[in-house]
Amino acid sequence: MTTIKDIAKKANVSVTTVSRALNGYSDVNEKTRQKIIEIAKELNYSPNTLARGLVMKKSKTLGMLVSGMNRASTKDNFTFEVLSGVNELVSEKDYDLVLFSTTTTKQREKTYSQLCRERRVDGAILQGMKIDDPYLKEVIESDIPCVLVDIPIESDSVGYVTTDNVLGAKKAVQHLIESGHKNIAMINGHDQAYVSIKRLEGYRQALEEAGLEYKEEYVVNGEFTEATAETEAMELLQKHPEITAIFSASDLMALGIMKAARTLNIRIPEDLSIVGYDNILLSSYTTPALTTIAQDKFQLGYRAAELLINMLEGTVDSHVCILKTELIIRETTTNRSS
Amino acid sequence: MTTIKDIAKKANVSVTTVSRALNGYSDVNEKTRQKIIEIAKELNYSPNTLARGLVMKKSKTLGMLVSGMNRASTKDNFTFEVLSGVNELVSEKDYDLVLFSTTTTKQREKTYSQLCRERRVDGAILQGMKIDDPYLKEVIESDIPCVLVDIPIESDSVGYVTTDNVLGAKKAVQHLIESGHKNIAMINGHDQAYVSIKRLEGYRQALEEAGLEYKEEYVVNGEFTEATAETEAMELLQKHPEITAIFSASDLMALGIMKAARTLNIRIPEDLSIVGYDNILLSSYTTPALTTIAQDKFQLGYRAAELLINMLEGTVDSHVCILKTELIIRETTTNRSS
DNA sequence: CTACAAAACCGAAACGTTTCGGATTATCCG
DNA sequence: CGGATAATCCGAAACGTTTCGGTTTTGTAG
Repeated sequence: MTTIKDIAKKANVSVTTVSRALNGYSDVNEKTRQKIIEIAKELNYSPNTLARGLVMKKSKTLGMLVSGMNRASTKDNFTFEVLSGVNELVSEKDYDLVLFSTTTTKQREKTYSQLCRERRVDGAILQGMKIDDPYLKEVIESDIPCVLVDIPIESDSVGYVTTDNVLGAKKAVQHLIESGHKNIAMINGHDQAYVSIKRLEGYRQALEEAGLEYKEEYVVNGEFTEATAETEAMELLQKHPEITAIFSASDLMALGIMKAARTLNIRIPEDLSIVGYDNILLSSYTTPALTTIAQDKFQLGYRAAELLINMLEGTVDSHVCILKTELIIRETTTNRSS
Repeated sequence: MTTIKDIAKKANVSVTTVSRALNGYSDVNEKTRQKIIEIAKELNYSPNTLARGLVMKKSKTLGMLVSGMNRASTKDNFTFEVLSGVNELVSEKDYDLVLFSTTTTKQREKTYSQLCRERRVDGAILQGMKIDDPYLKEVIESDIPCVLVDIPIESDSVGYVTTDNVLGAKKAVQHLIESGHKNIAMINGHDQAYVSIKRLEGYRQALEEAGLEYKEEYVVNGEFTEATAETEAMELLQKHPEITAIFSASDLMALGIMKAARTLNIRIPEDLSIVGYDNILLSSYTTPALTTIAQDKFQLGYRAAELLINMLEGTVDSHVCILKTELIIRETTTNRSS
């Protein structure tokens, strides 16, 4: 493996000069620079980022910390789309990306900052964290720059990107209300998710503004999984046959609701309207196709990376980035009033 | 950031001793070792992997090189599932994973080995490469250990994992034949994909063994995309109305075929049977649900990582890993003879 | 108490860069 | 031509670790 020294020897200059030549400093003669570049190419040189990182105390590497990326999580490729977005910007900016995935068991072994410091990442992006995640406290305490996806914490060293969950949920429920529904239930995720809290808020706002009563028994948690949502929906629909519409805090759970409806012989959308959240790939392929609130997951990742790099390079105005959502009307909702 | 030196000073020993104590060498007194560990914890020490990697010439890092991971590729989460598998083993073995994504434009800028050497990865996993990919040549020439997903190249430093594509395709077509079909078309990927070549082989074998004639005009390329497959299927079905079954080299393309059939008013499976390949998530959610050849993508990644690490650590028997496939019968095929 | 082996420890070099401060050479101006 | 300025170049230290070879300390047998 050829080093800067080899080049120096062959070019009859000092390593200093080689370094400065290769890094585009101005105090090296253009002619020698060319010679050095020539030799570097000839010797098939590539710099050792470890050595560089060691002395510069920067690695040009971002860490992406995802929670619960396993065989099961592949169903909604939320994580993957975010990752794609991150990856996109990271390669544009010529950074590298190292992937940490954490499980609850692993969390005990190594702390967040240990992970980051060991690997010498310049900053980190955290995705899929729960509100009560032990890592989260560390993030705030540690001074490693990081940006959170869908968790609104802000400080000198931490920023976040998210979508407008309140408004998104509101739009979903308003769509239902405008279609003539009065008894609208909600299947939420769980209380440890920031987005769940916000989407519930949007749900309540929409009801309130329409003069509809908020009923606690109409809201249940589906744990963001298809299976739990199915059983919860089953129970809900049996207990409250007056319900004609459900707002689901995720598309995946909406699939569960559709399954429940099918076994209960409830027709969609004639008897029951559903609007989901996320616009995952699957949602346009189900029959009927799912009406949903779309959020641009790729963009979420892209922006997160952008924000982080801006923070690292000091060119930053705000530590926050809020993305828009969009109502996509498909076949699980119809206009009741018509 | 606390270093080994700080610990040494506080413990009144040399850095050598600290290093050896922390790394579990036997020539340090158990009592001093405990004291050192104590102090390390107290000082919140974590080792600098850059420095370590520099002297050890090993980074305990694997590179994952994926081709064409962008906004569009998120549709079949093949890549993601493989990545999940890789990630799983990588964290089990306490390695790290850095993600390189390459686009055709990027390929010119930095060569494969540059990428790997710069980042000092110990080895690499390549996924999504085409047969004529410029990286591929480099892989063989360079001596960086790597394993390829779905490309059968083997040498001292390179291995591969794949599924039995010939057999898989054969099973698909045999299923069609057993259901009474005689005129079976195939929509393949493209000629730069190893899997396409193999799946075509399986298709031909099945036909031959059943005494059916292989007709060149029954086989077209769908470029592994839904859209192309749709237009190709459209043309194929119009030109050859006698076709009653299509074997698609990927599920994604099968979706395109289903779309084409729909617009042509061809009923599935009554008029046309389809069997796909991959068993992507979507395939069980379409109506009718897609019969397909399942391959375990997660396992593909897991095994790839396992193989690579074994190669790196010298505990390896073979450089090859071939996984099984499984026919999953759903609703796009029926028994014609019954 | 001596001699010697074993146990415990340590100094310094090495890994491949960057960079500070200074040194050398060339250029220019009056 | 003297001196100053600019243009080039360089030596050596530093980053945080591992490890080779050796030294000191301790323990033990005779």
